Amino acid sequence: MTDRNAANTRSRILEIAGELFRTKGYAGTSIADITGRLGTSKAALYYHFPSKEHILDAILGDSLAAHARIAELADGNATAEELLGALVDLVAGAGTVLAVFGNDPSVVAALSQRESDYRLRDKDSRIVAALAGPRPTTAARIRAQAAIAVAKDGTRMILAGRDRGLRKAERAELLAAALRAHHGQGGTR
Amino acid sequence: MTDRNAANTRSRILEIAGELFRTKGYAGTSIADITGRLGTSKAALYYHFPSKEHILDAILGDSLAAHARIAELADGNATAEELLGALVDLVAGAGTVLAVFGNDPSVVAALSQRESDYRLRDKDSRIVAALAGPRPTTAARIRAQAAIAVAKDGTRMILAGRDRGLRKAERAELLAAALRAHHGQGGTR
DNA sequence: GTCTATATAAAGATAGAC
DNA sequence: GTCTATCTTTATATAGAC
Repeated sequence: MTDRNAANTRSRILEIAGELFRTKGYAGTSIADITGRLGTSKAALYYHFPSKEHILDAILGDSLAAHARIAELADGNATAEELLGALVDLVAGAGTVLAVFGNDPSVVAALSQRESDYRLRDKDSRIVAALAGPRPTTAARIRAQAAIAVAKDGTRMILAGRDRGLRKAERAELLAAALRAHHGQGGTR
Repeated sequence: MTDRNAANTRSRILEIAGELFRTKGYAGTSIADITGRLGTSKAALYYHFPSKEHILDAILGDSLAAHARIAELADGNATAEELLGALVDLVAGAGTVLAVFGNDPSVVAALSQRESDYRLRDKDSRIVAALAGPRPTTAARIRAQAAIAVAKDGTRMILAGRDRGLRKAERAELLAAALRAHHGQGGTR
């Protein structure tokens, strides 16, 4: 039983690579690291993926698309509550991989080196702009960043090292905290 | 003029390495990358540091010490305001390097691989515990994480790509946002 | 304190057999 | 679809001259 149908080898690679990228970083993980856990040779892996970067792409694909959708939402007329709720859902859902990997500088460098408009920082700043409003005061910008920090990093921290996703009550609590951070006594938007 | 007194070569290495670690990641940065900017040979760098890991240590030294002090503060009887304010000051001050590098999985892996009690996650959880209180409800834990997210990641985001530190008013705004995130309508602690 | 040259290991990736 | 073997490049690090 040296193999298990093997059509799923590809998905096993993605699973193992994702785990290793998360714990050792993208640049810090070698192909040999992956195949070591996979139990195959390196050549076998290269049958499924043409390069290490293609593995990263396959892992990040859905997340990047979801991230882009949020940025578009920010460009529209969404309220702060809609936007922050969408951010929480992003991190708790399709974007959770990116929320984690987006902190890895070697991932960011790999993405931004390519012509593709994977401009993470750029998309993030559109969200800030939507929350802070046009020509924001310093205080408004800080409150916007604070709210985003709750929605993104707060959610990520809550989910860290867990199997299941966010429960409804947890989502509500996170969103409420983000909204409190966003509205000063004076309130914005 | 092939050299400039050269007693400061060491500090130039730290400066350049810090910049590169930040943008390409620790694992993603090679000694050749560093000496490429430094304008010397690789051997010259190894005169100043015995290994790449020693460079990382030199960069992180102060930050790690500051981080440890915060964890001790959390174990004491500090109020939420004192603790969150200390966190903001940490990220804005001595700990800013760690706040940035602590997101790099290859840095975390390098640190935690060593016996030394650089247990970052562990120290972080002591801060959460201090803010959430003993036997916290789910909601209390989430509010604590949210407040920490503001103090750490919010502050980091505000400082990203900037020279100067936090102004007094900015610090106050961040702390206020963190406290709002922490206190539900009901309040804690 | 910096150099050239090199040792040694590990990286990403491929060739060709099965 | 996976293997062994290997190529090529790059990595960390050292030796020894100046």
